[in-house]
Formats: sequence, C-alpha cells, structure tokens
Amino acid sequence: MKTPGDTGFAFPDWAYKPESSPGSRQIQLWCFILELLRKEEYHEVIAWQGDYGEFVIKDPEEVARLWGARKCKPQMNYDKLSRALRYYYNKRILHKTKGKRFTYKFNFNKLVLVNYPFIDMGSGRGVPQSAPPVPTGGSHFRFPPSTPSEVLSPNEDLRSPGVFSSVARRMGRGSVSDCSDGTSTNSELEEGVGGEDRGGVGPERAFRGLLHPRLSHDSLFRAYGGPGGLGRPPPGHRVHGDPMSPFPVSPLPGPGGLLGSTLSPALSMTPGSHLPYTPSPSLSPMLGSHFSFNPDDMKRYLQAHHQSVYNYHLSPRAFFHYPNIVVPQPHRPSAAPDKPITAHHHAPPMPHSHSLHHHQGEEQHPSPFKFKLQPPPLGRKQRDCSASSTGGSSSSLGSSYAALGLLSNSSSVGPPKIKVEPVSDIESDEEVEVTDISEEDELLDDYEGDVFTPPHPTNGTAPTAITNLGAIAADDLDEDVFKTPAAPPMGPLTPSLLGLKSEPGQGPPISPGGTLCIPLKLRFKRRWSEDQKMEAYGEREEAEDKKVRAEKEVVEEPARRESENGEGPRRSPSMSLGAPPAQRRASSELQRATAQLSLENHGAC
DNA sequence: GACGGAACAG
DNA sequence: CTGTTCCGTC
Repeated sequence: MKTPGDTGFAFPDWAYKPESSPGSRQIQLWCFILELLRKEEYHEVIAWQGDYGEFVIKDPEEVARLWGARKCKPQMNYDKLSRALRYYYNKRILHKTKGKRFTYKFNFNKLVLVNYPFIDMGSGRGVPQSAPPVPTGGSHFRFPPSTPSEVLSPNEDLRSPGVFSSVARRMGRGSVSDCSDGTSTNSELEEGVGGEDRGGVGPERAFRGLLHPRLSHDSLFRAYGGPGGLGRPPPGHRVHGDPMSPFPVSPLPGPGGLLGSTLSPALSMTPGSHLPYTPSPSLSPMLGSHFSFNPDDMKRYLQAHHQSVYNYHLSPRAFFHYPNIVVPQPHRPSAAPDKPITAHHHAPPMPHSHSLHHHQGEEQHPSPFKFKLQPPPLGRKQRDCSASSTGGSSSSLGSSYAALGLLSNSSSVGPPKIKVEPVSDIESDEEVEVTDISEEDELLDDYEGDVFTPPHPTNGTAPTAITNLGAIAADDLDEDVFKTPAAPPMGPLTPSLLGLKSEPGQGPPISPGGTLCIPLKLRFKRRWSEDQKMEAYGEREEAEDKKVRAEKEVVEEPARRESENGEGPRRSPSMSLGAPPAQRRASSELQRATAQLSLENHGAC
C-alpha cells in the first residue's frame, strides 16, 4: 500500500502559495527536514531517533548543505540552519531535545494535522517511510509554551494558540509551503494521494482530501460516525501506516481510528468541545416555538443552526476554509457508526433515517462523499491558476483546493448555498483556544491523564494521535513532557474525542467503539433543550467574549468595523470561546446532528 | 553546541 | 513572514 512513488508524502502544491506570503514561497525548512527524514537515502545524515518525532541530524553540515542547495544558498551551514530551526521553537513546530546534540523533535501535532489531511493518512500511504519511533512513554505531548506574546501575538489574531493555528491558518491561506520545492514532490503527492484514491478509498482519505484538515477530522468524523465509523477497519485491525511513521496516521486500529489517531487530544477537545455555538435567536426559527422530531422540524432546526453558525460563528477566514461545504451524501451518520450495519439493535428513531439505511447497505466502505464546495465568501485573490492547474489532475489536490475554496466552479452551484456543516471550525477553535487556555489545559490534562494511555513503546505500531499542540498554548511543560501520546490502539481516545472530554458521569454514553450510543432522537432532544438554555446564555457569553477580547486585544479596534468586505464579520460575537463545557458538548452534538441531518437532507444530491 | 537578538533579504 | 547572516553569550 504504499504509494507507488512512495517517497512518502508530499505536500500539495496548494501549499505553495506562490502569490502570497513571501516568506512561504519556497519550501520551508521543516518540510525539508521531513522530506529528508523520509528518504532512506538520507538516513545517514538525518534520521528519526528516540522519541516520537525526534530526529537527529547526524551530519549537520551535510544537512545544511542540502538545505542550502535546495534554497540556493551555498553559504548555508549548520549554524545558520540551526538558527532557522530555532525559530521553530517559538512556532512550536520543533523543539530541541536537550542534551542530545543535533537532536530536535517535531511537533507533529501541528505539522501532521495541518499537512497530512491531504495525504493519505488513511492507508498509511503518503506517510513517510521512515518515521520516527513511535512514542515511547510519556503521556504528554505538548510543546512548551511559547511566550505568550508569541502565541497570542496580535498577528495571529490574538487567538492563535500556537503553531497549529498559525500553520493551519496559513494553510488556509495557502501559505504554508509545501515540502517540495515544487519540483520534486508534486508528483509524489499525486501518486500517493491521488493514485490511491482511485482505488477504493477509505473514508478518511476522502475526507482528508476533500476537506479542510480541521474540518475533516473533527466534524467530519463526528458526522460520519466518528471512530469506527465508515470503513474503518475492524478494531484490532492492523495499525497501519508506517510503523515508523511519525505521523499518526489514521490507522488507529479500530474505533479510535481516524479520530483517535488523527486528532490530538487537545484538538479533540477543541473543535467539538469548544464549538462555540451560540444560537442566534433570530435565525433559529424553531427555537422557542415548538420542536418535534419530524423531519421538517429537524431540518429547519438544523438549518437554523447552520445559519446561525454561518452568521455568527464563522469568520471570513473560516469560510475561506470551509467555503460552504455541502455534504450531500452522508456516508453514514454519526449516529450509527459502529453499529451501522447491524443497526437493528438500536436504530435511532430518526425520522428520516432512511438515508442512513440505504447507506447501510453499502456500508463500510465509504464512498467518498462528495462535497459541494462553493466559492468562498468573497474577496481574496483568485488563485485560479493553481486551482485550474491542478483542478482535474489529482483528486487530492483538487480537493485541497476545493477545501480552500478554490474550486468554485467545478460544481457549478447556483446560489451559494450555505450549508455550513460541521462547524467545528477553525476560527472558533482558535478563539476558543485563546480564551480557554486554562480550560484547555485542564482538558488536556484530563485527556492525557485519562484518555491517553501511555504510548506503546516503539513497537512500530501506529503512530498515534497527533496532538494538537496548538491548543496547548499556555502551559508549560518541559520538553520531557512532550511525548507523543500514543493512540491507544483501541481507542480509549475516542471517548474523549467524541464525548469531548466526557466527564465520567456525564458524557454521553459511549459505545465500546467510542461511538455515542444515544439515539439520534434523544440527542436531538437534548440539543434542543440545550439550545434553549444557550439562548439564555447567549448574551452573557457574548459579553464575556468581549471582555476577553478586550483584555487581550486591548486597544485593537475590535470589530466595530465589521469587515469592510462584507464577507461577514470576521469575528463574530458568538464565536465565543468561553462556552461552558456543557455548551460545548452540546455544540459538538449539534454539529454531529447537524451534519447528519444535512447529510440526509442532501442525500438527493 | 545551543540560544536568541538584530538587521536584512525576498 | 520565513529565512539568512552575524554575532555575542552561556
């Protein structure tokens, strides 16, 4: 299963971002390092070693030379290169392994998360051949906090927790450079990613290819049954991916599957749990009136949410990332992820679970569902060139572009339909992260403590989950703490992912597979009531949000000036970050439900 | 060797 | 912005 060309992964060219971001125009050092790391031929000069994500530069000068060659900087030397590397510390892309010469460690949380979605993580393809040892022991996987100023730098929108965010954001903007210099790896990428795609795709692959990273792993997974859902290999199934791969490839065996492996503990809590969902009364027709489980109501209800989300929770940037993604065909609603096929047990009393049903037939394997991607809200230079250039070529690339809102025409969709699905989103995430640092930490700790089982020693098993360090922003643990959490093969992770830091007595029941067992109906109901509560909270939250913002941004002119480019307020008040856990949980559920519904509703597409 | 400030380049 | 180049410090 390795990719034909198999040099592992490559970064899509959208990552290049030729036009903007001067600094990212070319390959970035970390990409380059990764590139070397995955090629056997360079194992003499640089190789994975030690902890997960840790690598040692065996021949500094050679690496420098190679780097210099790549960048056309003949004068490059290790001293300079290392300076560049050091800059990554603050970005939390890398950190130094103290005490070991020439040894650094990647923060795969960000890198992988951000970059791998476009790669075939699902099949382990596209993963570096050589990879760092699987996590060994720590339960933590966080980066030492960067300075607050760094992390919360105004440039980062104040909300950026860290690299993860910044990288992701950059990605969204297309500025993250890809690892290739544009000459060497695109093909790889296509082969690796696109190539396999054609065959039978695993859902995750499809998702990844199609969606924005965050969207893909979080919302999508949740929407599609989360762990163990579609097409996932049976639990216990092999952990695939490169055994050595540092990238937590999807391969979580079993239910923890994509989610577990892909998501980082932190991340897991962010998107869903943080989902700052704040209902918008005006947009929620049903709120306050009546609610029934009849499909129409549900639909409206959810649509209202969508709207609400759209209007209040997504910033323009978010749109850029999730340009009206319409998920027409569900693959499989989250409700029945693990029991889908045999749904009879507890088939959720969903009114229109029909779509569900039919899919059940085809079940397991996922059809890569198609997304309708629509043009981003607006503005932004058209990066048609890139889109067109790759458009048809590789599915993955195409998807990537699509994800970036570049493929608007491909699916000539009329009026932009706004179906913002899984809201998990990006921006909100970020905001949340910042304001919720303390909670994040708690969550993380929680996660680490409870959910994360100590990584298996390098057993060549699946790499594990990538943690989202970005979310870790503030805390500081020293590097020893920075261990990769191993994705428990089975998925102890999931619970937290789905349940979002499920509190012992409170989270939704989780099935063994990590799937929620609550019937859809029930969930909706729950959501319903929560929404009502939330409404009440709405204002307060907003206020809080502002407060927080004020504190952080201080003089920054807030949003009074709603973006001039009518793209919608980039910072929506409701994006609130500080949503109480309960709300967050609810939000995530909403997301799930929404996704489901939306999927069903669009089944026709 | 590692770190990080500072100036500067693209 | 992402580096690159220098350089002083530990």
